[in-house]
Amino acid sequence: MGTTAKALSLLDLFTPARPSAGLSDVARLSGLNKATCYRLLTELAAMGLVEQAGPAREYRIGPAVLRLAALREAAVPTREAALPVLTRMAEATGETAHLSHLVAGRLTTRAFVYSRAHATKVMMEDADILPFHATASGLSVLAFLPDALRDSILRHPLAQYAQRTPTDPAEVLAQLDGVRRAGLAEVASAFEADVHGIAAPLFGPVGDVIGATAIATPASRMTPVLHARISREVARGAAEITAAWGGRAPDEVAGRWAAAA
Amino acid sequence: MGTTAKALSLLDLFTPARPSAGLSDVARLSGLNKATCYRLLTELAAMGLVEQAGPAREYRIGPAVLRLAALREAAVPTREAALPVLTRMAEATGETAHLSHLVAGRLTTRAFVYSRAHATKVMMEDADILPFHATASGLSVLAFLPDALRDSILRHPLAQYAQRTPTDPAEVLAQLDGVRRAGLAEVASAFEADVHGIAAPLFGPVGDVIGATAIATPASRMTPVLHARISREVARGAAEITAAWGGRAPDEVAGRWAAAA
DNA sequence: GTGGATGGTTCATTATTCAAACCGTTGGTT
DNA sequence: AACCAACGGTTTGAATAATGAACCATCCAC
Repeated sequence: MGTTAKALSLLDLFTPARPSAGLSDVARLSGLNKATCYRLLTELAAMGLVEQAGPAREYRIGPAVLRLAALREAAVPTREAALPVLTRMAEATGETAHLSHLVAGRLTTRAFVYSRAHATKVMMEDADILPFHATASGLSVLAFLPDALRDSILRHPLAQYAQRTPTDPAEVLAQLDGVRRAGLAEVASAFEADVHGIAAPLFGPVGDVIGATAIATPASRMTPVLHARISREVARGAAEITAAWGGRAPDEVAGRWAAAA
Repeated sequence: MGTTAKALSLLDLFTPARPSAGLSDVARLSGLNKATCYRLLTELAAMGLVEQAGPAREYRIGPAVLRLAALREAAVPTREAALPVLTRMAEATGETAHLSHLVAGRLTTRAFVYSRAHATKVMMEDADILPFHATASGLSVLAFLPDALRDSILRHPLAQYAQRTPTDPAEVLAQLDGVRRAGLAEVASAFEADVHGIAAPLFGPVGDVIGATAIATPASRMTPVLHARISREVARGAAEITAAWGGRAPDEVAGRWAAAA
């Protein structure tokens, strides 16, 4: 791993759950030497990618990323293009629709839309990193990933989040054939207890998987009727977002989605 | 300059006017060796900070910045805090209000709000980098910058953007005393022809200047009455945004602003 | 005041970056 | 069709930078 990759990997330590961290934390979490972290953070700070705040001089993401993100959305309005579709998905089902994006081997929450149909709903957080093995979005991505990438992901230990999280790679792999056939993935109570998710992959220009869209429902509300409606909406939404992003789903998947919708 | 700084400096080559660039462009613009650029870009791409797109394989800002920006706004909602103030400034004056942020020695457009009062208005672009010597925002920042930083900025050649752009550092310096006294800066037809700008600096927790807010007007519309109204609104807006961001203006400036508003 | 944590610094060893040249392709000119 | 220039990408020994273990100084709980 080059120096630049090390520096950038420090940025990935910051999450909604841990928005800031001290020097020693960074060193521990990254596995890098403290002196190295110090220098890398100092350089990142000089460019505004991180900044030090508060009396504890903790590091957090800096303001320079705002400029970069504005540039990115202006050049490639992925979020803007997807939001109307997510909104329709949420409204048609009365549940929470969301979208995640595969970036640098991580599945990142990019957008979500709530429905106001029910007093209870599944809450989401922006910029969260989703586990592949415990979410419907993750499974739908995993199913269409090149073998080498999928293997390298499943080689890492699979964290247990809820009672029904599959922690055995074989157990995960066994589900993927079904996902490939249906173009949809489904998971219940694997990441968050009592949350039921149905997801579909999103594809890039050459049929490569680049993310997923999903609808999340409190498990108690799931019925066969709702299940059918959600499956239909997810298939339709995934087809539309893939198209809006200039992507192209593999013919087999496109056919399944068309049949479902 | 360390390796990390070099890699990150490549990100600054991308602007609204040049959202993507090829390898050779990057090498030329950055002044770095082509092989070095290649390796740096490859590492940046592996982390999703840049990506290659299109048949020409040009590089552009990648999707990873969206996650970082979402994290940043969640932790430090600068934009969200400033927008209501900008909106009021735009409505009270009928002109374009905007906000720029000093990051890593660069003044970056962070937000703007148009008014619908007139058919003509000054248009802005997000993520633009503003020249210090040719904009009211730039002058208001320059006036309150530590001497060393100001000198290092004025040491670079001052580009000519319009007829009345001051290109002599002495000419710029001569204006700064007035800016410091008033807590406001004013510039006409220096960056864009026929645009008149009035700006005020924004301050951080220890009275350090961290940006500026401004109102931009088509020069043809400027009158003494409008000038007075804009000055009042800018002073009030700057005080409010500084406060909302947890900053503290130097006593002298705070006094001037209070008197103006 | 002592122990243990913190942020920050030093310096010989080691790995990376540099510049310049070289491939194979692409797109436009003659 | 032959040519040329520019492109993205890759290779080389010589120059330059990053690295990590140990080391300070400071803070804070006990």
